[in-house]
Amino acid sequence: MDALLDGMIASGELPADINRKAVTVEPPRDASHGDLATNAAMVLAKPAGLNPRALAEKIAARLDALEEVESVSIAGPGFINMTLTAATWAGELRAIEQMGADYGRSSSGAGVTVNVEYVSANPTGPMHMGHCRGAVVGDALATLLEAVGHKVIREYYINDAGGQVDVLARSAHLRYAQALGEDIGEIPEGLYPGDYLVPVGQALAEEYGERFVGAPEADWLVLFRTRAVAAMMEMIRSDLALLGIHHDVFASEAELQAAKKPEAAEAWLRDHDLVYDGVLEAPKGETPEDWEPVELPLFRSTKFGDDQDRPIKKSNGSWTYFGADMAYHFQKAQSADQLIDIWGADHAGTVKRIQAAVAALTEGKARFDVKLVQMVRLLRDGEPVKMSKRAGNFVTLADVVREVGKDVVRFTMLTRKADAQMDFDFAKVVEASKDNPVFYVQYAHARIASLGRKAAEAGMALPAPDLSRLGTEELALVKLAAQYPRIIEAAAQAREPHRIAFFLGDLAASFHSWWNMGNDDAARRIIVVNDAHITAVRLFLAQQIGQIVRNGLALMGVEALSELQ
RNA sequence: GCGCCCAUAGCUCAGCAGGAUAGAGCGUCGGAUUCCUAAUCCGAAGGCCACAGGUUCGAAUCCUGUUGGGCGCACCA
Repeated sequence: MDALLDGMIASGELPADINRKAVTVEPPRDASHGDLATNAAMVLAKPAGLNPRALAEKIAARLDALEEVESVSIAGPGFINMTLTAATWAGELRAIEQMGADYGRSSSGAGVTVNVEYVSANPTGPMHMGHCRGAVVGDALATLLEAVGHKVIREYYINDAGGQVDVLARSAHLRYAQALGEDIGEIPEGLYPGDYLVPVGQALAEEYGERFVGAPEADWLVLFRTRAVAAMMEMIRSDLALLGIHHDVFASEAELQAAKKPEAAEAWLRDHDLVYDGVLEAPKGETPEDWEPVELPLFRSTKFGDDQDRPIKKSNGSWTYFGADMAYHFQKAQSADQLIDIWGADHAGTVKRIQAAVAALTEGKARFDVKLVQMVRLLRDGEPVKMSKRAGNFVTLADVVREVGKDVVRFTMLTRKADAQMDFDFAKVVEASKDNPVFYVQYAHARIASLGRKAAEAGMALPAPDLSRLGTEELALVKLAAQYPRIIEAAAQAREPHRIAFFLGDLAASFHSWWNMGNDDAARRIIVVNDAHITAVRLFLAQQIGQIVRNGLALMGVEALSELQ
């Protein structure tokens, strides 16, 4: 299309300064209009000084001359519809076979490194279902970006410097005392009650004996914190591994602070008058009683669209979460061209300030997106499951994955766009019933795999497939399958991995439909025992569909099954 | 009070940077199993795309406002 427009500019039919971005070429919603449609005539009519229909005629004439194009028609206000030759589609089908697992991959993102930070759960306990969606979405997005040629860094930020890890250390100290025979009774309010700290306490007891019993906190806090965090991260890594998730980089907030990164960022910002000492206004709405005006170092996030300047240090001189996070993002931007954070929707309120900080520190150079993943409401027997980390009654990720399998969890989490809320009906997922769309897609793949086995059993000698024998229904399936690369490209562009799941659902539906034609009419089956030629063609098509299903599932981190029990 | 996200069939959701008659699954109703896996398929019913304006050849999609729901709102993490 680009070449065609070039030709028209060269011949003076179009002015040179046209806006090409508005020109689209895509399959029309209604297949009866043709294989491809373009709005070029309507978009370009004004600058060309022609009415859309007249321009459409000129473009259509040129399109018609192309070898791949079977026929062209003009419709409505100036749509140009094209039908491609069967040979063109057959060629696309062969391309799927030749490229195999690479079909759909591209290099459009080559040379651009993207850092995807996801999960980053606080190291204070095992992963629970609340973390699950962000983990899956982040991981699938990372894989998707790799598929279009980006270099991707998968990163996890360990929040090991705040008050919550001190609480963790105290909780571990209690378990340590318990391991040495002390009766600790009820876990006090404000400490983590989970059993997962018991082994941590035991290990510390074995190593240090009674040395820290009744000792002042200053003697053991750092040690216990370090050990407990390490143990929690170990646990989190193994939970993530159950989902097939592995990060390249684990960045520690404590190390970042030890390396004085926040100080460096502050100095730079002060030089540029983006940090100043000031007093925050009282919070809007109900003012807490203990609120007092205090002078703090503030970042001018209002300059970048935030509604309030944000403190980077607390009144006790330590860094706020934001202060450290700002430095952390600056660090990430050193080794990547683009940054993506996957956050839970409960952090939505802090998006603007961090975007402001990144814009300031990178002087607007780094593309930075925060993808908010909405809450997942867990249902059991139709009732919402209440979870609280404090109370220790959360549903762990590991439990769910062990029960229903990683593939079901991963696929299910990708069947909704990330910024829409989602109900996760626990009972249905545990049942692994037909309500899980993953089975629908898997079933299609299993059927395709069984075709290969059946053909082999029948002992048919299959000739090389003659693709000119593809029928109308088969060609329709080829056309749908051929959209796969476009879907991947668009999904990567929009950073929406769920589109893959929907496409696979469509593809599986078309395949099942095609398959079932054989139920009404034996001559329409894929394997026709007395016709090796038609069997060869249909089997070839089925296998390429299977290839695409495998490719799509691979991007989602889901294994394609060859058999269902 | 303020900010962010959302609003599409009875229910759960798609709708690909504005395109032609708005789609799917579930549910409801009616069909298809001596047959390559019926865990599937075919058909029917079901819509003021929350509401009101605007932008243009053209809006579910973009802009403004309203209503309704979710999340958040000190130096927490």
